[in-house]
Amino acid sequence: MSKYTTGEIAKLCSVTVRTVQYYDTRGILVPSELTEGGRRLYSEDDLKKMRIICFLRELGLSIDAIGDLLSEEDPSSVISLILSQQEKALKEEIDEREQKLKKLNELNSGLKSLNEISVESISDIAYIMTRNEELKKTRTGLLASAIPLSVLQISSIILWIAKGIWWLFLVWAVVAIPYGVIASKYYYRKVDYICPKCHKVFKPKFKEAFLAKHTPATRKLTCPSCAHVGFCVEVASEKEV
Amino acid sequence: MSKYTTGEIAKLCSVTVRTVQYYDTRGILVPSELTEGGRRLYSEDDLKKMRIICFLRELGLSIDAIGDLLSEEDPSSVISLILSQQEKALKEEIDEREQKLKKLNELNSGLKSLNEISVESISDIAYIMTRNEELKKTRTGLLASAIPLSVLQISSIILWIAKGIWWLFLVWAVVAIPYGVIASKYYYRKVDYICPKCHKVFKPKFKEAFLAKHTPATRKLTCPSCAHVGFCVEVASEKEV
DNA sequence: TTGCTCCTCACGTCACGTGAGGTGGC
DNA sequence: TTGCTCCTCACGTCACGTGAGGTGGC
Repeated sequence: MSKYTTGEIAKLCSVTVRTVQYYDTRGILVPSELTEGGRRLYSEDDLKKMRIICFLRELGLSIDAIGDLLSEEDPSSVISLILSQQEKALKEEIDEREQKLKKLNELNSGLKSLNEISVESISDIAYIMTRNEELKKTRTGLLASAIPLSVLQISSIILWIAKGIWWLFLVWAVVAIPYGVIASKYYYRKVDYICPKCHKVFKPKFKEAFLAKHTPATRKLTCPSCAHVGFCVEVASEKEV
Repeated sequence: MSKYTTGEIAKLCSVTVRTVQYYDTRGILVPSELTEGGRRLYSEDDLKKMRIICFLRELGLSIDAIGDLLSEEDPSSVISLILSQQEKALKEEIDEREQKLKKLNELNSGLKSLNEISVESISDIAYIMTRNEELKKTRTGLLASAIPLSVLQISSIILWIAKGIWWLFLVWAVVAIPYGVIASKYYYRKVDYICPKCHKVFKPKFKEAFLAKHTPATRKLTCPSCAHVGFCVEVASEKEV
């Protein structure tokens, strides 16, 4: 029966000598023999056990879990239990990192839309991100409410062209104008803007907001705090006015 | 200007007091004031900074990385660099865990195919898994080599039935029989079996293997080491005989 | 005797958590 | 004065890595 030293076991299992020694102190791979000088000697069975330990470590099992698994006399039930626990843990870790990645990407795309990046702009984006969900809800709600009107508009135009019925278009116009006013006021109440310079959150006058140049997510406004004029990012307002 | 104590900052940012103190010792959030009694006092700006720190920690950034990011005077270039590094790190961590998960699933399905689970059976499966790639290659290679013969077989049958041309089927038979023999011998040389009882890897006699009952991955054989008779899992042999 | 390997402390990693024992501030 | 909060050590977590200083075994 051949015997292996610490270094031989380490090489055969592609780990360091320290790792082999560590597994001894942790009690999961105690050498079956010691020389008079106090050196560890491992048997063929020890090598096999070490190979199992390394394999389980490659699956991410902790030293303690491996210890539990190896010390069990009747392992059939415990093995599948421990493995399914590990499966669950891995899935959770993946999930967690994917959420972080998603947040990171949101932050990145947020920073890209800004023309100057500063540390404060990170907190702006962070603030925008937390309120983003609500803003999306407001926007899709508004879009959904506009669908019947759009249907009316299109069908009235078709009827006018195809059959010469013009009064339905008049009905649409009569309904659409007050709808536009109400929707604008509603949206105005629901959103605030962040000044890109002093990072204050503010609500502009309705008239200024209504007439301002804008992109899908920003609007060119004057900051009431620092008087800076520029494109301000839209966020859901925390409380309605 | 309102001042916050350690506990207030902790509560406002949903962390423990220890965490706030720790960020002080690490130098990323030093309180802007101390009382005569040595208590930390944080300003409004400190609170904002703490909020940024917590947000970056939620993305998984290390304390050091956050320190680098916050101490930079011109952060625009460094911010995107650090964030892209973090993105890469997260992707790698996800990848690593997904590979572990894949291995775990392989192990699980391997264990399910065994009727008795023991610690040794883990090392059997681990061994099978490392050699699995090669076995798959051997099998698909063999299947690919059989395609022309199958085409010949089907077309010869069709011709026989449809046009009464029988000699093509004879050609197929003459070619197919030696092919069968050669393929079996070739496959025999490429695979070994693991005894489910003593876990030895062995190669049975050709005749026994050829005639044995089998499933897609196992074959009922007699172990030459322990004389156990049972279904043995097929693995790619390490070296050909 | 000379290398090489191995041995045991003991400390470092990472971001805190957990007491212990003491104290400021209302 | 009594709670409550805060303070600073100092050690623990996890799986080792990294010297330091000494030594076994060929």
